[in-house]
Amino acid sequence: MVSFPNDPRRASAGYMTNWAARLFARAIDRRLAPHGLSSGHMPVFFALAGGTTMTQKELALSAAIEQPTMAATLTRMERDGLIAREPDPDDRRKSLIRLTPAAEAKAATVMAAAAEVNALALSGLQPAERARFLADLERVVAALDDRPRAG
Amino acid sequence: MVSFPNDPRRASAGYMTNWAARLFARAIDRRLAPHGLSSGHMPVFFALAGGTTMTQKELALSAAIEQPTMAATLTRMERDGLIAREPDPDDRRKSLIRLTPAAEAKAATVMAAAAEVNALALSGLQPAERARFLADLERVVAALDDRPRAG
DNA sequence: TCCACCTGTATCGCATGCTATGGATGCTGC
DNA sequence: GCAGCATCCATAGCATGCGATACAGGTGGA
Repeated sequence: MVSFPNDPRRASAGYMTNWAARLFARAIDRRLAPHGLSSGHMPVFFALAGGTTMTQKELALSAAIEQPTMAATLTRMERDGLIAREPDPDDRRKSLIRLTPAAEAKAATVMAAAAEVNALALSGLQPAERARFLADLERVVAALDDRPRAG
Repeated sequence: MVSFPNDPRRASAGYMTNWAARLFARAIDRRLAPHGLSSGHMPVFFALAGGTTMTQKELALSAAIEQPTMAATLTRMERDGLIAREPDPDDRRKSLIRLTPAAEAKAATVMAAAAEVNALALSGLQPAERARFLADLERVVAALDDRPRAG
């Protein structure tokens, strides 16, 4: 149920987007918490699942978050035995980050939770509308993102 | 510019919504920071501008956030001289919250920032597409929100 | 070589969001 | 009246996100 049918906030894309994002995160967290995982781990799993290694900067770029945010997430994931860092032999500033075997074993669970929540979220839209909605989100991101990113 | 044209994350509504929400918040924060305000203050301003008083619970419901989150936001806003709490004479559990005159004087700035960021975010969409996008966001919220709310 | 600059990471301080819990107050049924 | 329940708020503990800054290591030109 949506609250306050006449609320002017309903006409604000920023408010509705923020609300939707919090609901996404809660839905993900509820599914992943029993496995000791949370929504913030997801971009790391998507980037590294299958044995890929990346530097912290590459992970931050891939998740479109700032470097200190990714550093904190990786610190927690390392504490919880989900990732390991090894020094890059070619550049002592860098660490190469990979999922631990324990995390690799949970990767399918993470992917399934993402798919399930996405399907639930879009269940009120027809397939063509879903693609359109994603395309609209991309245009919104493009309009607000002032940082040029490599393709 | 959107990164990673072939990235499977681009097909995830949850990822794109989270990204868009962070970009919205950053855009708002950059405009409001010079005035000592931030994105978290916005739902309080929208609810109370014009002299309205509300309890903390009503504010949390109006913003669709949990009560402890609203409590923390109000603590900071009180610290910064933006709101004042007065005891409800009819129910000693409640406080009635209102904007201070200093905050009322900034309300127009908050509304202008919201309008400007919304306009920027939707600048890549035609007017009809904007309404459609907002309607889609409402359906996503309705699909994910498991808490019934009064209309 | 060495200095100046660039890059990658760590760290601080803070805001915003959540769940879980507890305490004070109000209400209802007996 | 009061015992039990409901409601409102405060607080603890944590995760996720930001900007600002410090510093180690790499790089390139004089």
